[in-house]
Amino acid sequence: MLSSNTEDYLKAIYELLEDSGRVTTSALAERLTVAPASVTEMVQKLARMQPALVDYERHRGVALTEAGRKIALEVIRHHRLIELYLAEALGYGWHEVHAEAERLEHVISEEFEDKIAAVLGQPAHDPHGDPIPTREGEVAEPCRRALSQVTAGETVRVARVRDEDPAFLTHLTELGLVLRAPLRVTRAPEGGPLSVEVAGSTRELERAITDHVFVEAVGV
Amino acid sequence: MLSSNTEDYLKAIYELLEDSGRVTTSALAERLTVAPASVTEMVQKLARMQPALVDYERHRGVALTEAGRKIALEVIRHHRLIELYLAEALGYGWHEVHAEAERLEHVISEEFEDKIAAVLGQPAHDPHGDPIPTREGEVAEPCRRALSQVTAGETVRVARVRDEDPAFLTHLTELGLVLRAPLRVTRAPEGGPLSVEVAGSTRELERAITDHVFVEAVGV
DNA sequence: CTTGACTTTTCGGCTTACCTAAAATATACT
DNA sequence: AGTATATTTTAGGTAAGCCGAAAAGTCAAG
Ligand SMILES: [Mn+2]
Ligand SMILES: [Mn+2]
Ligand SMILES: [Mn+2]
Ligand SMILES: [Mn+2]
Repeated sequence: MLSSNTEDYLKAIYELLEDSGRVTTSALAERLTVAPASVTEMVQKLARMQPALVDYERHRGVALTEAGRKIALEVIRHHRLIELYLAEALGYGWHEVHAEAERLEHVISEEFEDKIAAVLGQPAHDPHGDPIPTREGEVAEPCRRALSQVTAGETVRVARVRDEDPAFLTHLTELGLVLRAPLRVTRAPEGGPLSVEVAGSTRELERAITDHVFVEAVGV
Repeated sequence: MLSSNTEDYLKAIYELLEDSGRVTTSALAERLTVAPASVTEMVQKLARMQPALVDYERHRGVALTEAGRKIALEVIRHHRLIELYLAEALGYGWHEVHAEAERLEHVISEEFEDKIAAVLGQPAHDPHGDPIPTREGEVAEPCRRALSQVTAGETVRVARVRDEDPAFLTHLTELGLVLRAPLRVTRAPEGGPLSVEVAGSTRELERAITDHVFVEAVGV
């Protein structure tokens, strides 16, 4: 069995790969708040494992092998199921679930995973709108259209939000930008803040917010 | 924050102290399945901590200080609340809960503890009849009267069972010796197996069983 | 093509927790 | 009391992860 540590490295690599094709040592170091030297060491170990969990070449960054990806998705499934369970069954707010899931994800059994998935009705998305991988390691595409990219006049719905920062999530709640909330963009000036009609009132939303809220067409 | 490891040492010391006044190095080593040398090292470290978590004198064994006892009870509260939650909310059998709780106990937050305690209605006992310590670190006396000590003719009720061995618990279930099950001892020959009437049928129960099932008077 | 800034890796060291083997201590028995 | 046996402790060593400092490698600007 892999250590919590190893699991967190694989998960971090997966998440960084979502944006870029290859992950750098320094990006990984920052994400995990460890020194770059520590990342190099760990990544070399992951590459030497049987089977190799990452693809690594000196000075070229790192990517996941199929084996590594499988494990990353398993941990992510745990994480997102736990987040949803905490929210649905124990009344956690969406800003509180991440920290708790970050630790629980490494210690639950497959039975626990199955039981909470069953209680939740085999859910497809976590409280932040991220897709929950299946037991078999398949995962749907996350919604990637940022609110900042919406043009004036369009009506959309909140489909996913960045989940790392509790304060950000609390702020979104206050603004009424909760999951599935419908909203209409009334003005979208070049580079400036968007005017958005949400929950009955119109608000100016900074780029710092609209870049981290993802939306889908209302009809879907 | 203390490591899972440290927490398991303190818990093991607490549990061994329940039987004896002082815990030996070898008893701890066996309980934790580590070498005696490892126990000596760890115990010395616990004694050197600020504040000291154990009372230790070379070759004299070990006991908990107030600070150590507090932590042990906190971990045990986690363990027993989690066991009950798994049984009540997720449909685990009483033989499955221990292993899962053994890992979860170290990673849940105080919020999680409070939330499941509330869902369960501030329960007093875990699925094996062990008392659940309060948030404040108080704990009721566990039921200590072994079934093997009951005299012929008495009617009693299962109040607590040893919880370490899943196979033992499965066996108890088959025998109908579940928590709160009423039973009548019909014959109790000196040192021999007890005859016990339980769930409508009479059974011969070996010492290996009756020593690990604890009972209380029915009226209580 | 060289230089300098930046990134990555290597090196030597630290901590925690474990081990085995050897030494020290305690206990039990004659 | 003296000795054998059992327990406990010390000593020396390993493995995972982490660190800072120094060395090596990359790459873009001149
Ligand atoms: Mn984690
Ligand atoms: Mn999430
Ligand atoms: Mn444990
Ligand atoms: Mn129990």
